[in-house]
Amino acid sequence: MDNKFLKPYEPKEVESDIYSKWRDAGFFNPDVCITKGVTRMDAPTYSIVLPPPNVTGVLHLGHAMMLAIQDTIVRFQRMRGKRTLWIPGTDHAAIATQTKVEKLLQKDGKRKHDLGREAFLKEVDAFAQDSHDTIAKQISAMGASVDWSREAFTLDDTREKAVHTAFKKMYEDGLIYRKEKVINWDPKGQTVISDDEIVHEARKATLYTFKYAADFPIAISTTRPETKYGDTAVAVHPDDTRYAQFVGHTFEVNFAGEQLSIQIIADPSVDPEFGTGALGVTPAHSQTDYDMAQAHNLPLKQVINEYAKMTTSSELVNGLKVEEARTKTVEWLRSQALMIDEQESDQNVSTAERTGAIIEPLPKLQWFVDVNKKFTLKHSHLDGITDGAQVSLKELMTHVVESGQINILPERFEKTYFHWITNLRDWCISRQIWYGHRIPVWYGPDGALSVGQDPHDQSFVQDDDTLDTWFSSALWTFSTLGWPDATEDFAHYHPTDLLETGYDIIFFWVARMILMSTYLLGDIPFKTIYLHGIVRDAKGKKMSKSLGNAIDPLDLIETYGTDAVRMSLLVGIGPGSDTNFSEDKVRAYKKFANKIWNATRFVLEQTTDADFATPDTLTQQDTQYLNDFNSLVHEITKEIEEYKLYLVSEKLYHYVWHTFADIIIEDCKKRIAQGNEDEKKSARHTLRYLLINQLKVLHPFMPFITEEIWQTIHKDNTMLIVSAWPHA
RNA sequence: GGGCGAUUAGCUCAGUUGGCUAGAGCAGUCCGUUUACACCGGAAAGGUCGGGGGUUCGAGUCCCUCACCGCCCACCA
Repeated sequence: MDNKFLKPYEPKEVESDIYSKWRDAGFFNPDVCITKGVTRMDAPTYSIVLPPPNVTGVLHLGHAMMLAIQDTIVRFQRMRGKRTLWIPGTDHAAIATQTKVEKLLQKDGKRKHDLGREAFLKEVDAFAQDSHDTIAKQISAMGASVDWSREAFTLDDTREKAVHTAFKKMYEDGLIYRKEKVINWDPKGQTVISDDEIVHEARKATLYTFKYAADFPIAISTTRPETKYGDTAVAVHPDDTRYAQFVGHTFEVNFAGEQLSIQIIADPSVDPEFGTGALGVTPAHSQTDYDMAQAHNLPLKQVINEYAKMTTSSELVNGLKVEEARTKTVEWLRSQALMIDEQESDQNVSTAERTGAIIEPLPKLQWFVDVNKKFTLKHSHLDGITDGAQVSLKELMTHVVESGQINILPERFEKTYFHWITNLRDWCISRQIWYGHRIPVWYGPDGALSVGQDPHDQSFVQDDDTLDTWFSSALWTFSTLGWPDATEDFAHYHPTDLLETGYDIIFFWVARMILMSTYLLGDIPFKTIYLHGIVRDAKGKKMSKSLGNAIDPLDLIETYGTDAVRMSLLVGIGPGSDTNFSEDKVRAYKKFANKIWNATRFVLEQTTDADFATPDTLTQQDTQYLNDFNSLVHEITKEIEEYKLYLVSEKLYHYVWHTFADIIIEDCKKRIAQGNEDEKKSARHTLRYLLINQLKVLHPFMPFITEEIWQTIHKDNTMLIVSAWPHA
């Protein structure tokens, strides 16, 4: 027996060496596994992509959990003999990273616009590189057996090619279009954002009821009087007899110095019960009003600019911020005796997820992806959709989940997914920021356009905007495999088997991946979606740097070892459920590692390699032990395939500690001391056999300690990481 | 306004096709320097499984209802 077993297990002393051994042996790369004869060339494949962490800093416990889950599955599949590929990478996270760097520059008194686009982007690249290096270190520390030789970045050249190809195809199919529409403007971030980047906040607001002017016949209600300078109509319900006489008329009124031309229209979307039953229509500054204006051919009148300031001909409010303009307008209405009612009410305000700024709906020229337009899907690998079918993106996204080609775990998120698609509107993909994939459109003289490729012509100018960061990450399952080139990797590994990610990005990312994959490839991006929950602090609060309750996985690893950290993030945490994290749990699994260590010590003291071979006689008791173990293996094999790691990890813990150590070792101890020769042999075999096979089944969960023990026992340079999963 | 999740031991949580005396970690109690392990072993204690009703031979598990907490979605101005 090796003397190291005389001391408690010290993860720190072995982990980084073991990770290097695995990596240097090349076993993270399926090609090497084939070359070295540990995986058959014709073995079934198993592939997953790592959800690329944002290069905005460091990884948190949520990432650690994601890595633990994925690595456990990947190691299991590799041991089962599958041709297993796990591709790592990072995400440029356009807006998040840019904001972060801007803040850092601000500390040095520097500003984005003083630097200029190129110099600023250099700063961002440097930051992203640093961030990437830290992240790569953390991924390794977690023991993740990712194939580093295939590492990707959402903003590198290969991925840019994929983005350009995708954009071009969508443009040619009429699915990407440029149009002036009312969009969600973030006045703080100075960019448009998509519907999904909006967070609704409940606030108190006052609902004002008033008339524009004394000579105007209808009173309206609004929480935003300052937008009324942009009104071009008043809408009432078609059946509302109170206002029927006015419908179709246009009134010229002077509203606090602004000349308004208000047409009275009838629209069924107006609720006659709400307020006065009449709605002032502001097409330029409200999404709903814009839609109504489109339907009624109403003119657009912009009175608020990108800085959320008024641009009207009214002396009263021109140039003021919207909040100040509101106050002024309200005062004016009161003073003119036009105000009829003021009522406190609850209101949901749209704010920008990133900056927290209140969204200002504005008409702007932007790029969109049309989710409803039908197009011809030339080549379909999808069940129930034939080549050449006329479909929309929405239909594709719905179909693949509805038909069961993509399976979501936990199942309840399917409902959430369908609900989102039903309400989905065209996806605004342009952003007024610098960091990211620049829109691949070049404008030439006389309306000439080059889409998807640089014309290399001085008279052409590229679009200033960049793409929503999710546009490039939506291509991740195949852009990482070399698409649009017809690579071997793409042929072998797509569609991927599993997407494991947080439920909080089901819309941002998961749905968009399904959109892109079904459209561009006529295929699903993955077969199963496993959604994990959020790791909160011990009190159930969301971890964040600003709250000071964030835990760095590296600190935990330092104290308790990676295996313990992994187990603490696996045991008992089912898909889709949030977890409150406490260090006690990690401590418990550090003890567990030590228990394995000491059990090993005992077995090694009592047995030799030769005991592994089945002896002539096995006692009935030992046969029972071995049968029990084999049925456990059978059970957990099935459960891992069903992604029930939360159950399996607990069962293994329980078996090792309370069956193997508490019962079997104690029993064998007695028989080795007092039994006859056959009984001794039988007991030794049981111990040796169970030890070796426990190492195997524990390995995906606790890769370091099991590999360390394995290599101590096996002096022949074999590695547990590529040894065969036990047959059950 | 719509949808979803949670409510199990003092604390944090498992318990997925309804089935033996409901489990784990931590905390707490008692005993133990038995040759793998004090990062341990043994023993005991602790739960009307949120309330109420129903289905069933049998319910923590299924159905209805109520309560409280949390999350997501939503263009009632």
